[in-house]
Amino acid sequence: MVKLFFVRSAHIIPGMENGIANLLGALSLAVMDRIEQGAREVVGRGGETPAALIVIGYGQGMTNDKLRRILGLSHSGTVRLVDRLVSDRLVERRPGKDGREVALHLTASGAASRNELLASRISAVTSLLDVLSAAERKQLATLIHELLARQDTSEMDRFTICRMCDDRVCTKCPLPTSKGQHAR
Amino acid sequence: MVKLFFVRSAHIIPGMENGIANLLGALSLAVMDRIEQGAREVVGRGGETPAALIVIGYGQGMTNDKLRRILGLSHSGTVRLVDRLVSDRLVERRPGKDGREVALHLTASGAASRNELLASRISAVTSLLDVLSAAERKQLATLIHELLARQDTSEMDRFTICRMCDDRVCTKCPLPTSKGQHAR
DNA sequence: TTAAATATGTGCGTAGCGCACATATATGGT
DNA sequence: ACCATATATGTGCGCTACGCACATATTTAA
Repeated sequence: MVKLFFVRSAHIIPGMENGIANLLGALSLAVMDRIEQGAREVVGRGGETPAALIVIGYGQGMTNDKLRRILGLSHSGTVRLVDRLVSDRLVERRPGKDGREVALHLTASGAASRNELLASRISAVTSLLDVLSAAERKQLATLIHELLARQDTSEMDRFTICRMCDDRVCTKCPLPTSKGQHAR
Repeated sequence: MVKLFFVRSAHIIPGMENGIANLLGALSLAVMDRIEQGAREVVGRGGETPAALIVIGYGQGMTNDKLRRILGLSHSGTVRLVDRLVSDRLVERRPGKDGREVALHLTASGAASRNELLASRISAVTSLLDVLSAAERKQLATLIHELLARQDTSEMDRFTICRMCDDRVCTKCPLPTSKGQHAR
């Protein structure tokens, strides 16, 4: 008789293997708690607002609609989010290439807040990581790198996962850029 | 969101060492995105509501105030959160030992939702993990276990980090139970 | 030239949460 | 016993972040 596990979803590995999933879940929660607390202290806002500031800063061609898809918000939610960033003097709406589009640009203070945000995030994660030795961190980096590299992500998935990423330290993103074609 | 036990400053390790922090930050975001999406589908609510359901299910002695501290919410926020759980017929308020306290108990459907929630969480994390080999998962589990075991956490910190943990698979939590005494 | 697609903005409502205040019970000092 | 303080919960009110439905402007395709 097979040992029955609760609701047997497609992805639940039977036996002790779920221990690792629980551990990663707990760690991820701790990491995100710290990142979000720091982000709120830096920009004074929560939700997807900090991520929006980072995403807009990746390039000067960001539009409302691309931002919406990356953040996973509704259209109106994104418009209101940008309204908040504009009223906080962090972002400017400029005319886009296409007459319909709005080109989102960081102001000087927006760029400064973005840098603080990225530094705060790295600091928050590092404060958890620094109990590991350099060798252990190297090992962990290799494993996470592989884990990310083997995901089946579209280009948009990648932007979503990387919406808080620090482009100053992440020069070569391990995530594949289009679904179905494995990077190896 | 959650009150934290330490925010050491000047934690940025110079050089390439920040790559690992960025990778773990990205992974944690991806993990929590998936956990939160699944949780919202299961209980129809977001924020700290799913965590509350899990925490209340850990024992039958949970009070409003302990819950507040674990979730890192204000008192009134916690009262309203419990109001929602009660109106959803997932939780009952019963008289506590102390005349002031309220004893929070899961209803039958609350316990069922909690099990779905835990299964959904494990499934969400596993779907990201299963690109790794069994050996790699074992390695990763060991590293995360050590990372958590070496944190300097109080008992309340532990409850906060473990507020989404699956007590059916996590039998021995690696986190230390009180600050300053290292578990080794 | 019109229909459909694309991109943005707005009115209105809701969920989740915090602050300040009110109430009820327990505890400790005198 | 009495009263001040601590503890625990509940409430009025407002705010932030967000979604749905609708309106408007521009581009593309038939």
